[in-house]
Amino acid sequence: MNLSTENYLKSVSLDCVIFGFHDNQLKVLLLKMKFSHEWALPGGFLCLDESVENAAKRVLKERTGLGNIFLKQFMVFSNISRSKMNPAVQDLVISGANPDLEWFAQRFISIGFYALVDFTKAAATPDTFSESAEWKNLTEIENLILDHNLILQEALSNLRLQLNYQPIGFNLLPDKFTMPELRKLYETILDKTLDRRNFQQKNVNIWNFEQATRNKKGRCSQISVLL
Amino acid sequence: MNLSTENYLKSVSLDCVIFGFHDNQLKVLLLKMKFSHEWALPGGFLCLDESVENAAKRVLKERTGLGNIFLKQFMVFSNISRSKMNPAVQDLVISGANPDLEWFAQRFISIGFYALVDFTKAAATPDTFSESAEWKNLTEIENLILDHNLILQEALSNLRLQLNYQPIGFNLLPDKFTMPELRKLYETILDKTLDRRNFQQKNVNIWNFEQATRNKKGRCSQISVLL
DNA sequence: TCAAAAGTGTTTGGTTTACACCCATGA
DNA sequence: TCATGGGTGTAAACCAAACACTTTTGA
Repeated sequence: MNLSTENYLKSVSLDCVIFGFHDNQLKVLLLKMKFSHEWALPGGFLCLDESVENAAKRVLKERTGLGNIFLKQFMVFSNISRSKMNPAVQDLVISGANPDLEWFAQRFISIGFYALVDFTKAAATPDTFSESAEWKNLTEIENLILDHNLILQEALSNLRLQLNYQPIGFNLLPDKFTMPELRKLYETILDKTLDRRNFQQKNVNIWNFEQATRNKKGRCSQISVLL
Repeated sequence: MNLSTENYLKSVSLDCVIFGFHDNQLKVLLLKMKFSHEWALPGGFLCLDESVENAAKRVLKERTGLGNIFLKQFMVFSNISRSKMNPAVQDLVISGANPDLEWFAQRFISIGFYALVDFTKAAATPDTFSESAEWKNLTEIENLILDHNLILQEALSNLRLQLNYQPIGFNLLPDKFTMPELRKLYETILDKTLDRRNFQQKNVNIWNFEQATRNKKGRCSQISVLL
């Protein structure tokens, strides 16, 4: 990734809120920046011959190793003040010590995506500008760089809406999962308890489940989704 | 609007699908381009110190004279091939005869908006690059420039979805309107007939109506919306 | 005065919610 | 064996859809 030359489209970036689920917690993949040691959402820029969707897939592949996953463009962030940097980083930019920072100091609008990935398969990988990549519990995320807290918040509320309309929650689980696991996932994201029986009925009707294992009485306990 | 200097953010544009309603027809405001005499959606670029939402409001104000209207960002269009011009226009670009065309010949991603306006109040006004601005019946729109047919199609399907969730249809009507007018509007956009009584009941419940006139038997015929 | 459209309320069917009991599993 | 959590069905409430008759308006 060489920013100093003209490899990328000007003024446009994208940020990905990558959601995962583990230990009954909704998690988000974050990067710790080299320069400022602040946390940030994984993001990237558009190659000159690349669509936003492809750029997002590329970012996702690079940060998690995963392809073919649920990804949704949900909003464009373009406030004038969104690029306001932490003053310490701003000083670094002015000093001219790091040429990459000049690129970052430009004004960008950012296209927000969110992704739902299988936590157990994702290999969190930092990019050129970050020293580490970690899954953080949603509830424990504090200050992110720029307007990334806003992006996260919007992604979450968009996800919550979608979850009511479309059966997408399973994207956060392994190929095989149990109903209680799926329900726990929904309860965690929507932050409310759901009736066990109603949830089961509704989802058995809407989705195509393959019943993977059955207990002695022929009841299905572990399921996987047929797409 | 001076394109040759650096007044606008690079690589980013926006396009507005401006919907109106008249004579029981859903209409879209289109511009006829000076160079190619092709039809296009009204659009624009982002000033260096302007958010996308503001730019869209500015475009809307300039093309219709209206402010404070329903406007929604619905999708980003960034396909590599989207900027492919009509060959005749492409030749004009190469000839270098018009400096503006060089700006247009760059690659842009475009942020799609749609707006719902009161047809009777909107004054269709062409921009610097168009020779006329006209309301066209949705059903009679043929080839538009670039990917504008796609943008229109996506705007429409997004509008149809929204219409089922949120009471936004009245934005296309004058301040006062009758229930049959509102229903006709919904029937036109959704392209299906709706039951008169169910429609009435549902909407009286959801919306805050001010009953403007009443007939002899005290029945309300003309209504307006309280916001 | 006649025809076309607008106004209103009720019944039905389907979907969503609430809820209780039995069985399986593991400590 | 006991406690915790998983599995299932049914009744009530709510919302959506279907439907007929009377009144108004304008030709």
